[in-house]
Amino acid sequence: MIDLRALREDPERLRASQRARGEDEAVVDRLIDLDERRRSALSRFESLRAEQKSFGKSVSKAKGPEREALLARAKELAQQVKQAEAEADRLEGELAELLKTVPNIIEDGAPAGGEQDYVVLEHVGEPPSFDFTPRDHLELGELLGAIDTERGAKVSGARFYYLTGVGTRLQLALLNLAMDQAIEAGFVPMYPPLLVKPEAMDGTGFLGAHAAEVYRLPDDDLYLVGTSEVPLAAYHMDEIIDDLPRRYVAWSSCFRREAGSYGKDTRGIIRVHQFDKVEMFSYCTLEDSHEEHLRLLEWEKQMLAKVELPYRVIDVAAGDLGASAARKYDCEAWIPSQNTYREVTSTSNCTEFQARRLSVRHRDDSGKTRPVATLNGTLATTRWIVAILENHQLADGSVRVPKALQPYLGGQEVLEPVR
RNA sequence: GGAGGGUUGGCCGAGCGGUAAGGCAGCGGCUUGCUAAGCCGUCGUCAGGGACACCUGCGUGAGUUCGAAUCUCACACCCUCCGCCA
Repeated sequence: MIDLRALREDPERLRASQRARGEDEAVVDRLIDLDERRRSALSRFESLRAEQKSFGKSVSKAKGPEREALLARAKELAQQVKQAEAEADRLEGELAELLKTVPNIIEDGAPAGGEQDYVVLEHVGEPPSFDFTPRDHLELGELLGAIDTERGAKVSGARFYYLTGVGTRLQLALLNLAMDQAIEAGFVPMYPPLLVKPEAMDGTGFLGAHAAEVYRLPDDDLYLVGTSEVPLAAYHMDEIIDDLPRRYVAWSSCFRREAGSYGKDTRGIIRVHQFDKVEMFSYCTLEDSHEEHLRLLEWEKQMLAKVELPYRVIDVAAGDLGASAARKYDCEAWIPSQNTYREVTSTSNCTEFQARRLSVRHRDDSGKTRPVATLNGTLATTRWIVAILENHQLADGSVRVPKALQPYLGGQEVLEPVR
């Protein structure tokens, strides 16, 4: 949710942001108009209400015929108050609804445009060159006895899979490595709830354009989280935090319906309904948020270095940010079988957008409460297995284990085919 | 699934139909001194609106009433107990 007061002072800022996102600029004028009408309706109601209250006091003191006269006037007032309140409530509701559709204002410097308009910030590492035809991750996974998508489909349907044997161990190794890195950096480790109430899901900004992506349990009015960003952002809902920054790292499963992605990435475990992820989450001041964002990106790069993957960093374009983010950097690892880079991490600065919706605040130097800034970033996911298997494969279908992962795999240096 | 209790300012908490006690914290001042304590004080404190004087807001929504934190109904959430289940 954006700040209405700030909007009143500088509507041009939101206009520019909407333009860069390729979204409707006219909402700015509609917001301002609604806001003005709401405030005048509220004033009208409040002055009537004040009059009614003081009238009530004189009624309580009056006696006899004087009281009767006052009562008659008070009844009239009561009618007017009721009407004025209804009008103010109506406009308030209308404004709130419109406000919910407005995405965060982008950070200065975020590239304008849509999905294709990202800017590549850097390349790290070299894509491997093979003197044999590289296998894709599913073929490797099957050779190693690491991935079973056939039985995943049998039991749960398309886009489900089993990690088996060394695949399971590899995931545990990867996610533990990520947890350990974050804990060492001072993050508080968390295991969050994965079913959340509507206000948590909505407050995080996932029930807008992305509502179709979210699994919902109608009998219980709960949502399955698509990322632990949701329970981590809602963790301090309705609180005032005074010791900023706060950094949390959570390990969780993530559930996504992948509606509208029919036919995309149907092979293997690139795009699945359920996967595991280690996610960093920071609460800090708005002023610190830009620096914190770069720190999160740095931690992501550290992890990618540990698993020895070649990747590039992109500055995601405004139109592809999602509602909550003001700026987003993705790290994309090289995927040999696809001859392209695919997203393996994503870090967003949501500035005050989520905190305002969730009512997470801190006290500034003057003692006033202000929304905090929230940021998130990926440290590892199931999808990383794809990149690790493919980039570190050898001619015979075995896979070299990156040094940093070896201690987590009982010292194994190479994963060998089981058939 | 059933029964009961609860929801009041940053925190605790009174209020039971007529302007929302009190305490803690906070802030300002003073005193004594020191891993801080005591005293005094007052207006402010959280949110929204505003002519910056004030006003509105007691979980949410309806109702009763001239007037609702207070009475009625519905809903949400939290807690306890019982039942069922892992």
